[in-house]
Amino acid sequence: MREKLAARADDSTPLYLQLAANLRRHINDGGIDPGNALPSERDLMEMTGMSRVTIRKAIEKLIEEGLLFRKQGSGTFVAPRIEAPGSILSGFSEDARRRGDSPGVIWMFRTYATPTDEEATALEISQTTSVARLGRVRLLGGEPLAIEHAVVPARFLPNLSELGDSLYAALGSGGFNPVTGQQRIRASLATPTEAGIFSIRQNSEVLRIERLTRLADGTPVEFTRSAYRGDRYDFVSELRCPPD
Amino acid sequence: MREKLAARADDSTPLYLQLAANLRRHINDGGIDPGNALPSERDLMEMTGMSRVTIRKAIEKLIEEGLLFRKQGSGTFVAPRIEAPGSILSGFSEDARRRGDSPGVIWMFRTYATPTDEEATALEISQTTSVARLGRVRLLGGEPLAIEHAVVPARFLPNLSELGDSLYAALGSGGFNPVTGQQRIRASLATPTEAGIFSIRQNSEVLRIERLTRLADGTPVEFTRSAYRGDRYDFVSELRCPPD
DNA sequence: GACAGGAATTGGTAAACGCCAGCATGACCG
DNA sequence: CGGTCATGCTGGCGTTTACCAATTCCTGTC
Repeated sequence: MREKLAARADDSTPLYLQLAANLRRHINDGGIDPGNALPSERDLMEMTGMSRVTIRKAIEKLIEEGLLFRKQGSGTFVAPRIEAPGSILSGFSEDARRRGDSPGVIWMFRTYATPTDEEATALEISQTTSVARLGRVRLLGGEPLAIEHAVVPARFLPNLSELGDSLYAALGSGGFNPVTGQQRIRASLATPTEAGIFSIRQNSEVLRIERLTRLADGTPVEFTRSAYRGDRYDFVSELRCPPD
Repeated sequence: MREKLAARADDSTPLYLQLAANLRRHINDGGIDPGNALPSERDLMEMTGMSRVTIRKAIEKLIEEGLLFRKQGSGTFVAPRIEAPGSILSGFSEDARRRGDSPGVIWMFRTYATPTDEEATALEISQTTSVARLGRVRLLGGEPLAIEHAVVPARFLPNLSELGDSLYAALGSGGFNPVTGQQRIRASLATPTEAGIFSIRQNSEVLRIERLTRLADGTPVEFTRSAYRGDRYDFVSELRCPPD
């Protein structure tokens, strides 16, 4: 175990991140079963040669991820496995891939344009600012599952042609990673157009999701409205206790 | 400002929590506007007499809460205000109260019973284990908005009579605070019964939410199925970037 | 054998120190 | 006038040391 945890001298990434990664790997490999305890922080100190603060920082990271939990006076334990990935700012493609499904996309439109009143307000830009307008139909197993309409200020997406399936990947490569956001979910009935695309009856149920994501400094990045087939899609989300 | 941040000597709560609370109060009072920077960590050190680690721990807490964000080489800034609290494990009552609405509850049933097959599986208990079964209609502004059916192992709710409006408050007072959970949201159509309770047409849209919450060690605490009026309720949730 | 008490072990908080890495500003030079 | 480089700010990482608080377990006593 010692060797698995030790940091690489030639790696310049912070020690505590290396340790966290090593611990995570060791746990995922089945080195420690859920419910069982990690070595104590002081033991880890000796095993890795790192200071206790560093050990604790690594452990804290894994606790944030939900992989571990602590019990004062007792130890640090591997949390029970929870399979699902959660709704924590991941796009449709990432979601699907993680589930092992193969996502498909049909582009409906992908152009630069000017925002509507509502979109400009949401994105906190003027109505004359250029935006990228992205309309897609999401497929899962070959069937249409969702209709998405994303609006992004043009400066975050300088190259529409280079856009792959994942909007977030494109944003990230430009250094515009959204880190916070807000999402509004409601149940609704399919419009005739939607019913046509989904090949379902009119007035079938659909899940409407409206999402606004922001950079760390609060700048809105992406305003997306989607409709999901209600009979095929469950929106699953992890919950975490609120701070305090 | 110095005085507002200084810790109280007679208070035994950890220094960094006191500092975090003081900073939060100072910011909420408008002492620092969104977008503006906090004093540097080293300045705060001098102002409070605390060590830098303590300062950083306090700041990290507020960052977790989404109140601050850091920019290396530049400073620590107050994050732009986001009004909504999010879906981070809060109940209907808390949600409503935070929005300034007055929640109302009509109890449909509130008894001890045995779980169904599905419930027992979800809660990871045997079908012979006693559970509390709580059926409520949620009101907002006097109108029925949601129908909730919660199932909780009896040992977490020894006193059904003492149960107020908030299930989570009752669980918390027994030391059984749920800290993680999973939620499944889907769009669906109202059943005749639901349509009756909500006074809406049959086949109107409803939002169905199925929620399973757990203690830190993974023990399931609460399994709840709810139906919300689709035309009246938007499920709003905050997003956070995933770790790493 | 059951219980009370205490020691050892675990995580929790806090200090003081040092150095690194990104950023902004202003002085300097072309 | 404009670009560039140095400098001094910011947060980011890591070590050592110390003591507190909850838990566990063993030990001695009744």
